[in-house]
Amino acid sequence: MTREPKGNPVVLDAAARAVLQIFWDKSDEARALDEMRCPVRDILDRVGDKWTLLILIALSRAPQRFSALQRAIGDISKRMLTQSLRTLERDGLVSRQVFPTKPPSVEYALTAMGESSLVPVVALVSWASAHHDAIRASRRLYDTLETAPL
Amino acid sequence: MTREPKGNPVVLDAAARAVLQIFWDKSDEARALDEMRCPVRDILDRVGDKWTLLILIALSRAPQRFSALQRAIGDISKRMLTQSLRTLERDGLVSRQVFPTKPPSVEYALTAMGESSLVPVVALVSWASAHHDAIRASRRLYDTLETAPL
DNA sequence: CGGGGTGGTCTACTTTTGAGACCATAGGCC
DNA sequence: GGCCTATGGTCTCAAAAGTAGACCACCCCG
Repeated sequence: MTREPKGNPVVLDAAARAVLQIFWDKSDEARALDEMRCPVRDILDRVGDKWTLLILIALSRAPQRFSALQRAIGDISKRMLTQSLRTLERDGLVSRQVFPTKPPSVEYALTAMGESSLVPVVALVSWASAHHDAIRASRRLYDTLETAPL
Repeated sequence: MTREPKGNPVVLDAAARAVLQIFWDKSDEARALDEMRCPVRDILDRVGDKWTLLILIALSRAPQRFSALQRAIGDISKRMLTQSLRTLERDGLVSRQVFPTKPPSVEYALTAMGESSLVPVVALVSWASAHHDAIRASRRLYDTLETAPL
C-alpha cells in the first residue's frame, strides 16, 4: 500500500499556516487553564454559535433595533437573539443603547471591534458563495451513492 | 436626543460590503426554498457547527486518522466527530479513505476544496488571536459592571 | 490469554434550543 | 372608551441536540 506522502495540496503560504499553529499550541500546555484558553477555541465558541455571525452580518449595514434584527434573521427565537446579543455585547463586539421612548426602544450597533470582525466574516461569506454550487453538487453525489441500490 | 446618524465606522470597502448583501437578498424571495437557500445560511450552518472548523484546522497540517483527530481536538465525543466528519465528507471538504489493515484504519484528509476553505478560516483565526486580549478585557469589564453593587 | 488500539454504533442521561405565553405601557383606530 | 399593535424582554415547558460510556469484532503484544 503506497500511501501518498502525507501532506495536503499547497494553498496556504507559510505565514498562513503559522497562524493555524495556535490550535496545536493549546494541545500542549494550556489545556487545563480556562483563563488561558487558546484564542482559537475561545473565539470558535462564539463563531460556532449558529447565530453570532448572522447577527454580525445583519448589523453590518446599520445599527438595528431588537425586533428589526429578529425580522431580518427570520428564524431566530427571541430567547436566542437576546442571549447572543448579550454575549456579543459582553465580548465588546456590539453596543447596546436604550432610548427612553414611550415603549423603550433598544438599538444595537457594531463597535469598532465588531466592525473589524467583518473582515474575516466577509472572507467566509465570499468563500461560501464561491463554493456553494460545488458543495451542493457534492451533496447530491454523496446522497446518490448512499441511496444507490447494492 | 441627537442620535448619531446611522451607519458604522468604515472598515470595509464597497466590494466587501457587497458580499454581505447576499444575506439580505435571501430575505426577499428565497426564504421558502430550501434548495435555493442563500449560501450564507447554508454555509453558516456548517461553520456554526462547533466542531467543523476545529476539524478543518486539525486536518490542515496533514491527513489524520479518526482517533488521532479525536485526540487532537480533545473534548469532542466520538459521536460528534463521526457526525461532523460525515457532513464534511458529504460537502466535499474532506475525503475518507479506509486502509484494509488488520484493525482497519481510516484516514481523513482535506480535499482541494477543503484546503481552500482554510483561507477564510485563517482570516478568522488571525482576527481571533489579534483581538483575544481585547475581548477578554471587555468581558472582565462587563462582568465587573454587572456584578457591581447598586 | 488478558489488555490495548482500530473505527464506529447504540443507549441512556443532560444540556441547549425553540415556541409561545406574559408583562407594562402607549399610540392609533374606530 | 375599548381593542389591537408594537416595544424588549423574561419565564416555562417540550423538543432537539450533545455527551458519556458501554459494546463490538478483530488482532497484536507481552
